[in-house]
Amino acid sequence: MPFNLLLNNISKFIHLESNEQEIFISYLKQKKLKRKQIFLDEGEVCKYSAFVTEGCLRGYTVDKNGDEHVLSFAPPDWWIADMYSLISQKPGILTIEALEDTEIILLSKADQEKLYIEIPKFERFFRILIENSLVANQQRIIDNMSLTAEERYKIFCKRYPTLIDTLPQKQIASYIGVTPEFFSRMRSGLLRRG
Amino acid sequence: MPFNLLLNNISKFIHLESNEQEIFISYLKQKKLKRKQIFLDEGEVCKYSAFVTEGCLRGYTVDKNGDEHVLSFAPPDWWIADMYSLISQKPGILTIEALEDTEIILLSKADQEKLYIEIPKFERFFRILIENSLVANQQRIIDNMSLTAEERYKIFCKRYPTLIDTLPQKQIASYIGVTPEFFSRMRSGLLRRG
DNA sequence: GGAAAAAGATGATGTAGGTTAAGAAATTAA
DNA sequence: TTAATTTCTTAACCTACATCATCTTTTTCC
Repeated sequence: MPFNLLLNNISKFIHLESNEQEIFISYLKQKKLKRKQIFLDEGEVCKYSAFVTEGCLRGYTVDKNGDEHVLSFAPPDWWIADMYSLISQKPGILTIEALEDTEIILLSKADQEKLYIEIPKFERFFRILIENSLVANQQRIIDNMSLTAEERYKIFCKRYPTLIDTLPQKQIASYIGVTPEFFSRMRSGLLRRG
Repeated sequence: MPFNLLLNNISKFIHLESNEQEIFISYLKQKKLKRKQIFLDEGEVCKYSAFVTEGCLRGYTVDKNGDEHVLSFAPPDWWIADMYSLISQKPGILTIEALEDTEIILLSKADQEKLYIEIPKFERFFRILIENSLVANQQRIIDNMSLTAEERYKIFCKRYPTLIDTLPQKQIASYIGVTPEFFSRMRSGLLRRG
């Protein structure tokens, strides 16, 4: 069952009767992405939330100098979308790209709205999901303001241990908010010392 | 009617029947805070969401050097809480303080949960509220990574025009993520040039 | 209304992290 | 399996912003 990971994830927050599960599943589509394939490009309107079942996506923006800044990674069991664009249905600023061959489950904005009405429990599920995301984002703002790059890196290692080994360093550097060059220096400094 | 501002705010997202309004109002408490009064202190468990009707609050953290970092301001018509602590009911890291004499409406975590069950529409209301907050916080992360302090200040001016005149410069500096000294210099530079 | 406290301005100097450049190592793709 | 591409490292130099210290102005509050 390809939807097991998602259903299991949901069951942590709400209980679905089997007919509700069926309705839900009827709204889902599967999609495979090749490494480097763009799932959503800057300037597009985001029409889907994506739930990753295999592989990994990254959401990033490009600034006026052409530098990329990673807003989020989405390994298996995570959702990703351009929230701004998804909500407003206006062109977004995020590019979402596969870092490796990746499999996702899609839920369209329109179907998500239907779901809220047909099975109000989903309103609760997504509220909780977004609450948790908000807390994580607020913590990241605080960390960015009050910690050094090295401290932020250590926190990243603790919080996302699985990503450390799989992601290219430059992606982590970009998420942390430093250049790959500085990130490299920082890491070799960390190795030499404690 | 002291709850008008809040009811009006809610009516932008969901429609409440008058009996539902009554139930909702029965859960609310009013509170007045004096300038500099602490509404929530670091290390406390956050038991209430606060909706500001008059004055202004700020939520901030204190880092290991004793420096403060403003996560959010709450002028009238805004909610504020330590979301992490409110959700987890664990000790929080935010201090929430009145920047001037302020009036707020309180909704306890427990009553909010009751509300979700008794009037499911509130699940929708708070979902939308939190979605918008998440988008704003994500944009702030991106801005912090990709813009200079000056650019962030200009965005702040556009986004919160009313706050510019009322807030002490050092509070805005702290929100922007710079020291008051640098903020002062930056501003005088902006005045001299365009 | 006036003393005390807080906020703001400004100068000199320090530093975390950026930039540029160039070579080495690892991955990819054919 | 190898050429091409991407990633990583290291070094020299640079800059946005921090720190510290002192002074002026504004606000607070009795």
